[in-house]
Amino acid sequence: MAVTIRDVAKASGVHISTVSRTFSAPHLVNPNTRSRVLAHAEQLGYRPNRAARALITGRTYNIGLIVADIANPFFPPLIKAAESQARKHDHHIFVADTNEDPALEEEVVRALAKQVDGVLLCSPRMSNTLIEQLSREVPLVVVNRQITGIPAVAMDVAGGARRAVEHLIGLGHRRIALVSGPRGSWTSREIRRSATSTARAGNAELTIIGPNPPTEVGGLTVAEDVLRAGATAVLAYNDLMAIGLIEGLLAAGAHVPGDVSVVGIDDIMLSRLTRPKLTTVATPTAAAGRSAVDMLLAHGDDRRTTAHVHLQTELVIRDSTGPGPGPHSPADPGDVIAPGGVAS
Amino acid sequence: MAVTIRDVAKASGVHISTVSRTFSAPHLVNPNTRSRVLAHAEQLGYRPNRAARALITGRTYNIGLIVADIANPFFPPLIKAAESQARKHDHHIFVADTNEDPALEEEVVRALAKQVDGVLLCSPRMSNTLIEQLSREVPLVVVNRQITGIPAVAMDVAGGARRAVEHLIGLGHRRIALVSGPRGSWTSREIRRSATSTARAGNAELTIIGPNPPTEVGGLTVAEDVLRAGATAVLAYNDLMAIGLIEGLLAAGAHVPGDVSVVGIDDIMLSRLTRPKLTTVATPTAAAGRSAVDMLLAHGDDRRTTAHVHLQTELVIRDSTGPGPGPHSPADPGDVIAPGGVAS
DNA sequence: GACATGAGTGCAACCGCTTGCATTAATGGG
DNA sequence: CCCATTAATGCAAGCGGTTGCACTCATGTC
Repeated sequence: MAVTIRDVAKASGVHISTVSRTFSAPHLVNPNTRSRVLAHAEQLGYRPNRAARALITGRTYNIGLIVADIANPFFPPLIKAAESQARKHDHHIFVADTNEDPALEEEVVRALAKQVDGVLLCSPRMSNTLIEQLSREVPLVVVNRQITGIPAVAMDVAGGARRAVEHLIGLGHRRIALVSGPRGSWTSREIRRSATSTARAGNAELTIIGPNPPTEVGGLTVAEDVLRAGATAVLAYNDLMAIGLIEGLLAAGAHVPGDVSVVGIDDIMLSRLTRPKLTTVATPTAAAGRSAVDMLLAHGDDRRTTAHVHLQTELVIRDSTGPGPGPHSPADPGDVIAPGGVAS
Repeated sequence: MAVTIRDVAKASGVHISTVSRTFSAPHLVNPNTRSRVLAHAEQLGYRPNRAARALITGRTYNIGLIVADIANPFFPPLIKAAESQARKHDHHIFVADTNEDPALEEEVVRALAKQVDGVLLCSPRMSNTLIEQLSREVPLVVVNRQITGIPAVAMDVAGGARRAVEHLIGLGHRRIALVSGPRGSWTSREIRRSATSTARAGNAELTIIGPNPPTEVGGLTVAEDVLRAGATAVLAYNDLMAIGLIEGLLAAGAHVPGDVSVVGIDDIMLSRLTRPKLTTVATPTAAAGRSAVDMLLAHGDDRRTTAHVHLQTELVIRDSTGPGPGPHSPADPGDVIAPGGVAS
């Protein structure tokens, strides 16, 4: 049915190997022959069959991209950037959604392994051990994770979380809640680690709530817990949860940022558009997608280039954070200035 | 390197064809042999190479999914649903982003053609003729387009646009603007057609603004045009534009829905979260993704099943639409009731 | 003029797997 | 007990390419 290398060979009166070389090693064929072959190929609409080629070369020109949830607004910009970068290098990209399920991640990597040159594991939920094992079966680049010996693109969420907590403490908040993300998330652990030490250094109390599903609903449902904990400020695992949380807080009668300040992480497009506009830690997702693809493609050539790329994050202050009840906050109208009013 | 059918054959002491049949035609092999082969395969970690298999069977178990812009929030739910449905049938999915570029669409379809069982063209921008031609090279299902002879999943945006315009007219609006989408969009034409006739039937004036890029910025930049046209209500090609438009209107000092009512189309997640919450025509994107995959896979078997699936849409009334200046609207406090106040 | 050289091409094996056909052994009918 | 069936397996060709090797001719060199 489809036109093959043989058809082109017949049409141009050369052996199939010459046609093959015309495409994959042009310098080996006489310019005249080459142009004749190309003309016939063009005219017949010939396109090399990549799968067949891969069978012998081992290069598929495909990349697997595995994410926890396509519909989570964090991922689309990453996928878009990765796809674009991949195509720049003439690669196509498989996308798989694992629904936050570690077992599914493993299964998908294995299923894809044979037909890709490598796999991008974005925010994986599986164990390090398993990832290391898989990386022996297929070249792997992990995004949002750090594992020795495995090429990785990591965003500095720890630094972001630190700045977020410092921001909150600077506003006078002393009781802060951390709404953490899903089990198995490296990012979530980083955030917790960083937020914990920053809070301690700033003499603030940090209540950890979680793990939670990293969705709007996940945020919405912990609103009560946040209030019960008496927190006046919250750092959420991601923007989606922060937005859900704000909804939940409003529903419970708490004002944002009047009663509770909320900071998210990711700076998804949404966050500029909600009311109040979300204060958040911006992560360079598109850059992460591009870098990950670059690493994977570079990695293919010289083995053991297990570089780790680190990308900066940035705290974007908008309208969901405001002064807390601490010593630096303006006194409530009805309040009496307490004697010796300077707390430690 | 990787374990092949030969390794399994050697280990189990049978010919490779028996191993092959164990996986692709189990009923042809003796149960004892089969279980022995399976055991060895399992132990060696054997996985059939799909590309090699495809070479001879012609079935790749891959699907191509082509969208105009992954980052447009309309698409992720569709992609997610399609991917999930595809995997249910043991298929993997290639995702390609064409950046609204018709030429790129063609190129990508051709590039993918050989390694997929079919392609889902979502909201294509190319011409019908070209699509028909491509559908001769690879099985195609189009989403958001109708072409005779080509299987399609179409959402009833025309009906949605009609209900949206009727809603606006019912609120008393008589000068309505239609902010249309990108050139080449079937959806955009459907909306225009439907909105035009509905407006005419309702004695309202419809100003068409566009074509425009279907993005937030696309909406933002037409805010001025909308005001200049003197419209008190707008139907936008999609939610993203509607949201951008609202931003633009607010920036220009116009209140929504006080001065101008805005209706979007799609009901992306965002639309529930902005202020004001967007009135919009909800389109069943996930269902579309699922159906498209189903059609593609069904289509493979019996040729010429060029069914067209139609999916209903629904007008969701939220806070971005309000009474217009028409006869049914409450009089402005400062207004004098005009004599003979009933306009036609 | 003999010979090494290298450019250009053909030949054939092979990548991992499927499948039509041949072969063999076991089964049942007459 | 012989023969026709049938079940199970092996054999080998082939899917669409790539690639090491051998071969054929100009060339250039001495």
